[in-house]
This record gives sequence, C-alpha cells and structure tokens, in this order.
Amino acid sequence: MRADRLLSLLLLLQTHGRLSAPDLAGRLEVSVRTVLRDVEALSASGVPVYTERGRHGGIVLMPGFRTDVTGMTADEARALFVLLTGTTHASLGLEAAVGSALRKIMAALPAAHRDAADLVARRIIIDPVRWRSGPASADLSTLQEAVFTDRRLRLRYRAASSGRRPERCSPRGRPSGRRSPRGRHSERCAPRGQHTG
Amino acid sequence: MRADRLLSLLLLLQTHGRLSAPDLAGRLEVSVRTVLRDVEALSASGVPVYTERGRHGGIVLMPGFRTDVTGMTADEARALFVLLTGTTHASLGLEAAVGSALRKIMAALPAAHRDAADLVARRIIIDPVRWRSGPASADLSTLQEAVFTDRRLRLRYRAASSGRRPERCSPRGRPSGRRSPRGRHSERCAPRGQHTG
DNA sequence: CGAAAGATGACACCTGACGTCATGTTTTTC
DNA sequence: GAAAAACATGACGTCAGGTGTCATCTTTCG
Repeated sequence: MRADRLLSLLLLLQTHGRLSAPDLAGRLEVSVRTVLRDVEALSASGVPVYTERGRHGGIVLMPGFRTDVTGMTADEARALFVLLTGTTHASLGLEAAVGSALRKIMAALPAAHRDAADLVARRIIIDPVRWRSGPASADLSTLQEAVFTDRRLRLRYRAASSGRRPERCSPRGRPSGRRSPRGRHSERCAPRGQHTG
Repeated sequence: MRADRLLSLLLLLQTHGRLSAPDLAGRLEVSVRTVLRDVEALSASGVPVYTERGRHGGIVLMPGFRTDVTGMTADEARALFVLLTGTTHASLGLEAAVGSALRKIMAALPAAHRDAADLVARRIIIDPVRWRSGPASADLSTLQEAVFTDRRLRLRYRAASSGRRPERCSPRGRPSGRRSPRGRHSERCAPRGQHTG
C-alpha cells in the first residue's frame, strides 16, 4: 500500500536524519523512482522534506520537525483516546490502512515522543506476539509489523534482538508470491543494515 | 477509497441498528453489489455484522457490539494519545486514509461513546472550519467531511443545521467530474433523508 | 572530467475496486 | 401459492492508481 509506505518513509526519515534515495529504495523495497515519487507526495502533503542533489545528496527531513507541530487540540486527542479504548479493535482489524499505520506509528513512537510514552511503546515492541492474537487475517500485517519491530529493536536493545524473529520471513511478500517479481529483495529475512552510527 | 467507505459503513450501522443493502448503497453512493462486498469484507475482518434475508431483510450489527470490545490496552491508547498530541498534524495531512478516517470516526464518536467524549466531539462537529486551516490540499477531504458533518448535525442539532453548508456541493464527486458516470447521485447537494425516527 | 545522486518524463503492466448482468434463495405479504 | 423485496454469488468488462523500467538531464564532489 502506498499510504503505508509513505508512513514508513516518514518514520525512517525521522529516525535517521538523512537517507539517500537508493538507500530508502532498498529499505522500503521499491524502486528509486518510487521513492522519489513518495518524497514528492510527502512534500506535497505538507511534510517539510527536502532533497539535496550531488555526490552525497539525499532526502532530508527538516531538522525543526518531529517536535510539536501540534495540529491537534487536546480535546481532539482526548476524543481519539476515548474512541481507541472502545471501538478500535474492530477498526484495527477492519482495514489495513488505519490499523497497520497506527501500529507502525506506535512502534516508532519512542523515537519521536520518547518523554511520555516510552514505557508503553516498549511493551508493545517487546511483546509483538500479542498482535498475533488479534483478528484472524493478521498474517501479512503481523509479518510486516514484526519486521518493522525488529528494525526498531536493533536500535534500542541491540543485545536482545535475535531469537524473537518470526518463523516465516519474506518481508512484504505476499504468501502467494505474486509480488515477488517486483521487489528485488524478496528473499531477505534478516533486517537490513542499519547505519547504527 | 475502499477503507474510507468501510469505516462509513460501520459507523452507519452503529448509528442505525439495521439498514438494507439498497439503503446503504444510496447513502454510500455505490452499487448494492459493492455494499455486499463491503459487508463481506467487514465480516471477514472480525466485525460482528450479519445479514437477514427475506422481505424486510438487512445488514445488522451485532447488538452487543459498539461497547467495550477493548481490543486495545489503556497503554496502547495512551500511546496513541501522546502521538496524536504531537506528530499528528503531519500524519493527518499526509495521507487521506488515516486522516479522513480518523476525522470521520471523531465526527461519529458521540453516537458510539456518548458518555465521555460528547463535548469534545461537539466542538469538532460545530466548528468544521478549523479543518480548513489545515494542510493546503484539503479541498476534497474538507468537502467530504462537511457533508458528513452535516449529516451528523441533522441528527443532533436539527435546528442549527442550515446556513453552515459549504458553498460547493457535489458530495464524493471529484472536481474533475471523472467519477460522475459511476455514482448515480452525483448531483445531489442536500444531505439525504435520514430516518430521523 | 567522471561518478554518484536527485529530477523528470514516457510507457507498459498489473492489480484492486466498481458497475452491471444474470441467477438463485429466502422471507414476507397479499 | 404467487409476487415482491432483499440477500447471495459468480462472471465479465472497465478504469484508474501504483510501479518498474528506460532514457535524459542536472548538480555536486573527488
């Protein structure tokens, strides 16, 4: 899904400061052209992302970003809070767009707002099995989430990252293998190199 | 978008107890076939929706639903809360899927969880202009939101519904009119009859 | 100057989403 | 019991969005 990948792109840019388009293409498992298209879409949507050309160019998120843009009132946030304590289970299992997007945001939360929600996000990250007990059709999204979680883990608890890996790999590949001729990295199972610096 | 409509379908079913497929088709401005497909998708996603055949059949949401399914822990909800107070502005303007979906949920919130968030949702519903001051590309989504809001208003504050209607109508119709041959109700401006009983 | 990387346009392919048509099946109503 | 209304399902065609690939061009750094 495109919206899904846009979110991942944004989170990747928030985590690392600057990434080259080929690098992003590898991480997101799409072509460089698609990465540039996505960057254009992000920029058109108001995300302060800009690019730098030349030898060591790359995609850069505006440094001042990631902190309080505060587009939402406390009231609105509270409304969401109330909503999410109740109905959300259905709405999460309902559509991959909202569901997986929120989960990805949640997974990447500590990087953005580490101050108040780190413990919460830690629980979610450490125990991804819980997601598997969700709605029945969680195969693909659980896999994607596991991959994403693993990446995040590499950043936070580098020691405890191994051994908790899902048995099936093939990130972003559908079980039917229909999408395999597209991506060039369908065989990879371990998380990609991570610029741990 | 399909995910968007699935959410609307769920909310419609939550508001009214039971609706026939042709009725839903009219409200959602799609064909009956699509409504049935959507119901199937909802059901496959774990939403307890069932159908009743025969003369006065219809689509019914399980009565026990809408209250605490509690698929999300308070921790997770708090994580979302923290998230939505911060980064959300970008993520809202970013992708219509998450953004408009959340707004629709928020708009329909009082029907579901009237107890704790009515005042919040009321503020949101009464002052939709605020959404217009968001990211620049909010044309279509703002229109859709306005239409949706108007419908909700008819239910809650029947007296104050008029006069605050957006100048452009054509709900769910793209400005280019590309989608017009599909939907059968592209010309309508006023909200549809609402079963106000 | 050459290599690496972003920028852009064009073209083809594929898939998901819809509408339409056709045909059953079930339930209510007359 | 027949007709009507409504759900159920399969098939087929259309259409637009998303992607990959190819081809150039421009910019920056070594």
